[in-house]
Amino acid sequence: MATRGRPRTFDPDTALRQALDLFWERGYEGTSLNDLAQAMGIASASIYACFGSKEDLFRKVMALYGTTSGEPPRRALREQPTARAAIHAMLRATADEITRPDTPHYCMLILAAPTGAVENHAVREFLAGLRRDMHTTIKDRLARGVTDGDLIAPPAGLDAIARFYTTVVQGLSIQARDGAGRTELEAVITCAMAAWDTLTSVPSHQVH
Amino acid sequence: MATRGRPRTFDPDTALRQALDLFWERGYEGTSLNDLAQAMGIASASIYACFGSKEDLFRKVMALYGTTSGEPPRRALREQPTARAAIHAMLRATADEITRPDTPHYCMLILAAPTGAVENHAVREFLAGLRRDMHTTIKDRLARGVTDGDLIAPPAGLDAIARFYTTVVQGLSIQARDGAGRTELEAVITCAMAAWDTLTSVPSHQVH
DNA sequence: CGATTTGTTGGTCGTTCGACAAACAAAGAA
DNA sequence: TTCTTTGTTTGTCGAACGACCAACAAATCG
Repeated sequence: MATRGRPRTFDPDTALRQALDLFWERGYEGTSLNDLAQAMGIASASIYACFGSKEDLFRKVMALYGTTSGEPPRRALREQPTARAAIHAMLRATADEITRPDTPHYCMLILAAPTGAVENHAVREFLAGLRRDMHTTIKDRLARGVTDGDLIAPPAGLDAIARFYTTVVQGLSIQARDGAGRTELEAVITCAMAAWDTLTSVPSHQVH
Repeated sequence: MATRGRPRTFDPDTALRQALDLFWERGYEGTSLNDLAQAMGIASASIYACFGSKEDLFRKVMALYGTTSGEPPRRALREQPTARAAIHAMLRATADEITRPDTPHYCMLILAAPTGAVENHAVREFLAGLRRDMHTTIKDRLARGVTDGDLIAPPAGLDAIARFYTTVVQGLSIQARDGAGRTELEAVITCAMAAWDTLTSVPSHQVH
């Protein structure tokens, strides 16, 4: 069916991008609908007509975020030939993303709504779910390394190692938020990768 | 001087503790003065008379938080005999604190106000400053290890190692917030400590 | 008692929310 | 051209909420 009636005068993708920028900077609760309407260049009535509620809009924003800023780390995991290289490249891609000069210095998924008013519990849990996916994705990549033969099933356990690197990724966001630069993040990544060989080899002696 | 006039009917310390609990659960912006007045059992006017503005109250709350929940990790750093034991014990104390059944499963210092509305910039920077102190405190402890002789000045640099463990501490908060239990945090800590020996010994071969 | 301090009630003043309504403008389809 | 759809502007509307404060009532001391 062809589009009847008056076509949209604003581009929903552009508007969504503008909403993303604002949510990114101020978090979910810190952003009001009026702020959004102003930034998107449309009336709040149009926001409701096109995107639904504030929460609906935010969920769409997060989908866009995942396919843009979230993509480089995910691609690193996917395309690097070994599990080790994949983890290292993912950490670096993350550091690159959260120190870009044109965007806030942190991962939106992690800091947009960690706590808040009771009525926004659903939003927080939505984000928590996405964060848990991070852990799963990393763990799957490690498992692939075992399948591929570049990683010997480590004694520490895939789950623990995946959780460790997830923790580092999430900690990096706080570091960048608090002013750490790309160089400082790289130093943290180097430290995190120093654990790799110990974690993925058969223990010759027990550590404490 | 003896107390003149009508004595207080509420205990400021108790009220502060109740304010702490609420700020901890909902974050800075997610907590309204009405919420606070209700939880503290006093009228909002009494809050102003006794504690000053919302921001003043929050700063006093954070001071209390630092001397209560913040103390075990700090004590671990202080009292353990070696730098390595200090870092390990600090991580464990942190994990203990953020998985207590009677409090929210995260560090308030890290998640109470990472982002938010423009007008609360001062509060965010106040917290960021306290977080930067974490890094400094850890770094100082490592330096003490060098002085004490239990730690050889590591090639990675004290600053980098301190930042790495600060990053882990901060990442643990997100993990616990998202549902990771004490056991899972322990596994992350084990991974983080696996990096220690590599980081604090002379490199036999260059890593990537 | 009278001075002093505290707590309460009620209110300021401003903003926000989502919802909804009317009236008009614009653009394309039949 | 006429109908249909979409969008805009503007407004209402109430209810709620935000931080904050002034006037009054209460309690205890010297």
